[in-house]
Amino acid sequence: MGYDFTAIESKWQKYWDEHRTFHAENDYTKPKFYALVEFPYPSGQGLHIGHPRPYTAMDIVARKRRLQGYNVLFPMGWDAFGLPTENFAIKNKIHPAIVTKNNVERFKSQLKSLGLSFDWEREINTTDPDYFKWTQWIFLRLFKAGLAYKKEMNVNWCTSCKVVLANEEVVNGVCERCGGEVVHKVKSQWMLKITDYAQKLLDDLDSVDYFEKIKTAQRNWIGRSTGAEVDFTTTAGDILTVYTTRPDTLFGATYMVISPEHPIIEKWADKLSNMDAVREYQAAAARKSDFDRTEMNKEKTGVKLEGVRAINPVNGREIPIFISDYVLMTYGTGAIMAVPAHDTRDWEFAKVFNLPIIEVVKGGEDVQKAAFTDCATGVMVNSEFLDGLSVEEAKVKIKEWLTANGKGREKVNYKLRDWVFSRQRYWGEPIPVVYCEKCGWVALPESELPLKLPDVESYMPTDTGESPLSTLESFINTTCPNCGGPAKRETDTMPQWAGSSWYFLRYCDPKNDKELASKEALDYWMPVDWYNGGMEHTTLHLLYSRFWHKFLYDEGLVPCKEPYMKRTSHGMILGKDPERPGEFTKMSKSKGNVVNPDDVVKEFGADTLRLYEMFVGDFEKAAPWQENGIKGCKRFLDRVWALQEKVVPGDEYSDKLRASMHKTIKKVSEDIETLKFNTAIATMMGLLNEIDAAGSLSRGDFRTLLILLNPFAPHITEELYQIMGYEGVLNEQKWVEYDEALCVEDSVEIAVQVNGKVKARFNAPMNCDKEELEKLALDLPEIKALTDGKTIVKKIAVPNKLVNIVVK
RNA sequence: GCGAGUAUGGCGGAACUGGCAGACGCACCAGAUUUAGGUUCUGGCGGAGAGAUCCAUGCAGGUUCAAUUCCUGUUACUCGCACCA
Repeated sequence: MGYDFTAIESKWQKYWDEHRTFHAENDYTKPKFYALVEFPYPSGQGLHIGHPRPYTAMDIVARKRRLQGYNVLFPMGWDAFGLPTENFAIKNKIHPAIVTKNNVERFKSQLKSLGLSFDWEREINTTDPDYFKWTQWIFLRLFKAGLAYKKEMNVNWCTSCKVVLANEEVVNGVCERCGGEVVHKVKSQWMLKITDYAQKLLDDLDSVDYFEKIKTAQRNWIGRSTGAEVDFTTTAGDILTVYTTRPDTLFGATYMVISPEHPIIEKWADKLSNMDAVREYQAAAARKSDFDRTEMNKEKTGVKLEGVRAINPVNGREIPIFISDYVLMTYGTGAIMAVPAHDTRDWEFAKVFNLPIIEVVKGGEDVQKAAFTDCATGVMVNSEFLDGLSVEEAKVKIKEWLTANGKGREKVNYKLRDWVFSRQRYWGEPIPVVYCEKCGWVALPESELPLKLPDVESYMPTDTGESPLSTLESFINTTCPNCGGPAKRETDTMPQWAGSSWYFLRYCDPKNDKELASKEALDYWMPVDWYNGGMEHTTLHLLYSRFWHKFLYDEGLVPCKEPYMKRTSHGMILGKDPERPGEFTKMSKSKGNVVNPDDVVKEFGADTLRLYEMFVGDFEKAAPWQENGIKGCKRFLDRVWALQEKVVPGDEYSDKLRASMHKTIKKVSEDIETLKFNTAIATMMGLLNEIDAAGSLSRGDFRTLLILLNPFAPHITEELYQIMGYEGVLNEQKWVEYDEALCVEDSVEIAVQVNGKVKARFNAPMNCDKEELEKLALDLPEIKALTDGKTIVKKIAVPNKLVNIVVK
């Protein structure tokens, strides 16, 4: 048995193409639904078996919504700038644009072979000048709003990619992409002020429907904390301000620590008697890569500044100042007050340098043995006017005192830092600004957009850390749009995240050459109703795109504050671990455990692949790819195909199957909405088992099964629909409804427990009342035998479920 | 270290607001069809026991007539963040 899936699938794919079946019309009178999946990076390896999982999931939602009468936008495109393409181009001496074009073609044909209902007329590509014109245009809006600025700063530098990385791109001290060593370099970089939006990015999470774990990750990344800034005067006369979340412990501050990069050190250079040792420590800290810094987490190091001391504003006591690399210049003020009794890091440092540890919060163990950091239970001591207060009370009181005495102020801080926005690479959007000696950085006029990439001899990045564009005189030298004098172009390009930070807007109106998208289109389609993507993009793409969107909202360019109403995520598909038999691991080319979707489509068909990707397990969790599991899904479709022989006349549901039909409609309808595709499929498999047991099904039964299965397996269901001679085509039908009242059977089996153990069963009418159930249960001979001569302590009846009799 | 999450047969996984643990699929076993392999169909399939029964949802307790589900403690693993003051 089996069916000719190859012929059927190509037939319907052709049909859908020719009939523009999935084209989203700009018919603004219909209810809309915008379903979005992350557009892929078209790598040279082609589609990975993991790609179809989220795509099929949202395809199911999109197809269901169409059957429910929505005007559905389900688009696809290419996030095509990026390093692998550039590296491939360098190695093979082919222009990256050509590499991209070839990869896109391959990806597109692979996606098409899966029967995904994308609107290909809205396809976009971030490397297309007609697209990145608007990426550049948004950058200029940011620039004009003061949110893009250039700054000399300490950046993460990947020694292997030879490129600057954003903080988000450094994972465990190494490059996220290549695993290469990351070191610090001082470079002049374009920065985007995402920190201006920190509070909004945090607050508006309350207004969207994201998985809670996604919200938590974003909140942690933004890292808001409330505390106080405290001004310490110094014996040098300058004021040194610290940030602390524990101002209540101010009386316990026994020393201060400032970051090795803190600018005040230079100011004090002639006052410090040990400046040589200080400089040596600074140099050592600068040499350390992020990896070294995380590795040497154990032993605290530092140097005491000899010659300048700080004065604790609360008691006038003089305390020493140290520099140490455990204090970061990029957070707070780059300086801390150290309270070793109540902070683990300060405690460790104090032990190394033998500094005094003064207890100011009572309630823990001996602070000489370990820091007591619990805020909830402690009581203030050794703190004069704070004594006897709880930590929370003391925080309030000390802040009042600081404010009243001009020694400090309440302060909110965020871990989020500004976004490093330049890359020294060829294959990215050129940053459309020029530098003029007279005018400084000047934006290109809109009429000069898009600023295209020039052709170059070599795409090789340079060891000096300059972009490949920097060697191209004809590109660099230009005139200032402001004064007409000579000017030089920026040669850095944008990071890959730029193009994906607004692509969902372009889908609304992808061919517009006047605006990034028309107001009407944005008003109608935005926000995205449901966006599914990987967990790995939670702190990168998701945060960046929310930031851009909020900026565009403030500029009056988009109609909503948040781009995505709902965000869900999927688990990875794992392959067999070649080193540990029976275990599963991430698929990778080097491990040789990669499964190619083309092979699966060829052997089993797209419908089977789609079904298996959805059946493999909990959508949110990682799932192992098991060849045998696919066979089960193929078998199921073969059996559905064979049903056509068992259909008997009748448009109504057959009596035997009526309740099951209604139950299945309910379950499948609900499960699609909650991403429980595996149980939706299991329910349909169960229905099929019932149909086979019944021996036949009516035309009405079959039609409903085909509609329910259509979003999962669109080709075979469409073909069967046609073979059976139903009216029209399946994708133009209505989603089926169920009747709650008809989901129930006439009678139900009741379990009878004695002392919580099942001892008997009987059939009772549906919704039989409690008294009746208890009576029926007690009349059963098995139960009589067990209860005879014993005292019945309690009887519990749960309608339609069970009866429990407690005896002694 | 902090935060989030997970733990159920040989495997992937089901189980609503506490109510018959193991749906559905895979693998496996037996039988039928087939010249044979494959396919297909029928039945079985958590463990122990001849059996009535007993034991089973990481582990140890608790609440309850009843716990995979709730509570306390604990272990292992996964993911995220990581000297953020």
